[in-house]
Amino acid sequence: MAVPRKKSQRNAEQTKERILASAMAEFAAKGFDGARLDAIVKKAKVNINLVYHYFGSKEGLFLAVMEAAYQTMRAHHGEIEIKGKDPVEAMSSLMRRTFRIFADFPEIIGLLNSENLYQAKHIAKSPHIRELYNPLLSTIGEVLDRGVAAGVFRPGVDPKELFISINGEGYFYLSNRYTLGFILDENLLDEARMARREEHIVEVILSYLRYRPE
Amino acid sequence: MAVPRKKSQRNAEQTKERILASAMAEFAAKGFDGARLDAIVKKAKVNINLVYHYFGSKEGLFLAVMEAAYQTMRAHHGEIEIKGKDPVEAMSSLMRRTFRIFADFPEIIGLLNSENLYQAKHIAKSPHIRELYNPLLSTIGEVLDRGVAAGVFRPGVDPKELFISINGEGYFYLSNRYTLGFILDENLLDEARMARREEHIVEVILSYLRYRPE
Amino acid sequence: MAVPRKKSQRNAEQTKERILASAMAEFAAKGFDGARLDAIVKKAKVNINLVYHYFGSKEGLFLAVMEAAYQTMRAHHGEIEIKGKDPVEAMSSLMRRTFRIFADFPEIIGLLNSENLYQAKHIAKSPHIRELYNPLLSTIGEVLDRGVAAGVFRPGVDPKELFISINGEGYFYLSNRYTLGFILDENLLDEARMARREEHIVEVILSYLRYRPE
Amino acid sequence: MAVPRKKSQRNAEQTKERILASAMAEFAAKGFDGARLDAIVKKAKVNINLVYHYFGSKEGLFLAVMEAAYQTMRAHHGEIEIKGKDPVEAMSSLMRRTFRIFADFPEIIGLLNSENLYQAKHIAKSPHIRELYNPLLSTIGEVLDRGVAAGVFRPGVDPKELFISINGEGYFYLSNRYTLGFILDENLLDEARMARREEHIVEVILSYLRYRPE
DNA sequence: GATGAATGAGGTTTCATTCAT
DNA sequence: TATGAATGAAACCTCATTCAT
Repeated sequence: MAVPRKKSQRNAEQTKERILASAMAEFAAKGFDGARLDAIVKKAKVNINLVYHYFGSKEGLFLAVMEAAYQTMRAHHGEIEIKGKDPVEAMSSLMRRTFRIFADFPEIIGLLNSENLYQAKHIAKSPHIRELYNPLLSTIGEVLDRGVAAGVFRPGVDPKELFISINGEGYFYLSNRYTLGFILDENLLDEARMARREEHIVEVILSYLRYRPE
Repeated sequence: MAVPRKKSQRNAEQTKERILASAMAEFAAKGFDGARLDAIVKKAKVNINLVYHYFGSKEGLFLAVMEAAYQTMRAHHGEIEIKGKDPVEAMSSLMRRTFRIFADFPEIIGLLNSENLYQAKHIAKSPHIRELYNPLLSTIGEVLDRGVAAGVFRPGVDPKELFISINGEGYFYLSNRYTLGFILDENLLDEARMARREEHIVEVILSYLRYRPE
Repeated sequence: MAVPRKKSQRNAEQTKERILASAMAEFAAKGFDGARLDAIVKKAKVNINLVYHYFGSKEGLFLAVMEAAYQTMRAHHGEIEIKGKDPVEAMSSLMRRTFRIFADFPEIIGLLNSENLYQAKHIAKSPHIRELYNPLLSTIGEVLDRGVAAGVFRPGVDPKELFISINGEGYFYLSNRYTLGFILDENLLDEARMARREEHIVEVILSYLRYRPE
Repeated sequence: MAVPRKKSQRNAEQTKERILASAMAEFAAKGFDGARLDAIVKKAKVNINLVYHYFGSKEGLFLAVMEAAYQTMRAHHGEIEIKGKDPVEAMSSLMRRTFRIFADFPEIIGLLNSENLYQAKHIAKSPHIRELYNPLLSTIGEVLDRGVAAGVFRPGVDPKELFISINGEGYFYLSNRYTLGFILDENLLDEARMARREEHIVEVILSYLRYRPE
């Protein structure tokens, strides 16, 4: 049972958290340049100077947001559960999860686009982030190997290329949902439509993994 | 004897063109918010008032740039040449061209990302753009049909999903080249690396089109 | 007779001049850091951005003010009139003028103090200023030589040391008028008091120039 | 057994001292407005609240620094030793000491300039400071009288004017060392150069004191 | 007694845009 | 047609200071 803690106005952790959450939304929606610190602090209901107190600058805040985004992404790939499954199951699960991450945390897409505008100069300062991905790439390689051994996957697939494809199939659909939606005259955010895309992705990638060029 | 009207018209065209080219580079590199009119006019070597004279506002200029970008994109899909070819050839060609468009005109990626940040509100004002894509989607459908008839493609493939996949496989690779490059520790812009990606895309999509689920 | 020029709100020269005059007063009174652009533009009745339009930055404005100050100083040393006079007259005149420059343009003192706080980093960018002083030092050397030749001045006086003494005797009196006034319990800005100081300076320096150590 | 009260008192004294020393350097180097409390406390390695605890405000701290500066100045004039000496010796000694005070405690110059910017409003609150100078002015008057009586000094010299001259000859040289150094193209802080200036000052003032206008 | 959290006011600068010439 | 002058709004950031713990 929780101890009735005195509700305090002074809580560094909570304040940081509120700023971070608000900043993530703003940066994702407007990009780094379009984002307004004013909007961030207003939504977080904190004094603007606390941003400087805790994060040093707009850029520092952005970097913190990026790190949080990557953490979130990686936390949802669910490798532990994947490792045991049979290769096809495992790969399908990974694809679906990847797609769902982008769908459930659309801010991530905005943040990644913004970061690419800046040529990744922010995350380049965070070696932490790269390490985050080594396990995932290993997992992909491992599942591929097991699939080949089991005779269900073609040999010779490059894990990195596969990683890009798995992400790209869903990322583009979502990152370009507005221009694409306009051109195709479809509402890509509709849940049924999303489900269809998810199936399509699994089908495309599994076909590739299974297909044997003669 | 000089024909002054004609000459000044020609200068006007040239000036507009210079502004447009400079603006495309700037908007692509910095996004709409990050782009500076100052930088655009300085590079184009024109007075800033001409931007207002010709395009009305920063937004107007951006829209003009977007239209030019879509024109470029569509001009390079090369449907006329595709139509006659055998289905596999035609589809491969389309994939390669799509990838190369993004590679050769990287500004387009920046512009599309920027436009998606703005929820496509700029191009939504340009009905012209949507029409641009109808022929391409028809072409894809037609090639698919011929492939099915010829027994080389599986039936039941949705042209729109396929369109998204063809684009997504290359777009993500290029749009996220910096973050991806950092995570994968590869230089994705290296020409050999790009060629490998192109092959991979063709292989993935063709596998999908050829594969027959039992 | 003046041509009835249309009184224009758009006059770059006038605007610059107004900014400069206002800035000189503010910088002299408050120092570089204490000076407020707000106060400067308010007094000059111009939009704050014009400061940036014309001078680039607060620092740029300060540099422009410093150059103007040095110009003023040098313009009032009146070397042309001095050159002909007999050595004692010439030297006395130079001393009196030097004192009067600081008295009549007290802003100069504030500016010089401010500039010394910054270790002369602003004027160091203006090679123009150093050249301004070469003629004055030459003049002093020349007058000294004539005085020695005429038997009225001692030999071996260093023009640079003399230059510093001539300035220092008046500068300190004026630059430290407030702390000094407080300590000595005198109003140093009183005109009669100033006249007395002027006489004192002439007496001290001339005594030095005439005195023959045995 | 430890005596805690005494120890904490001692720490308190030490802390105040550290703040004061750090503040003196900062105020002298940057002026009142340019000085940053942050920089002061960082260098003194104390929490910023202690400044408020001990000195009340930035202004209070500045006043404390000013008082310390005047104390230092007066402590180095060395009147006791001077009183006995013969007039020429005594006056020379006073001049050299005055010059050396400014040379050895250059912070004093920065502080005095800053205080004059503020029209001495801070020290005006400290009647203590004025009294500090009465003995010095008396000493000067007394030495002058002895010199006249001994036939080595001219009669009729005003002690206050002399006081200003003695200070001004060295103060200007040092306070304007940067602008002057730039104009004269000399490094005025060079020890040999300083020694030369010291000799020059003694020579100028003694010439004045000895010279007999006919 | 000492520290980190929080605030308010204001400062310099940037930028899109409009006005006169 | 084309240019420089001028403006208004707002952005990021700094700094002295006060509040809680």
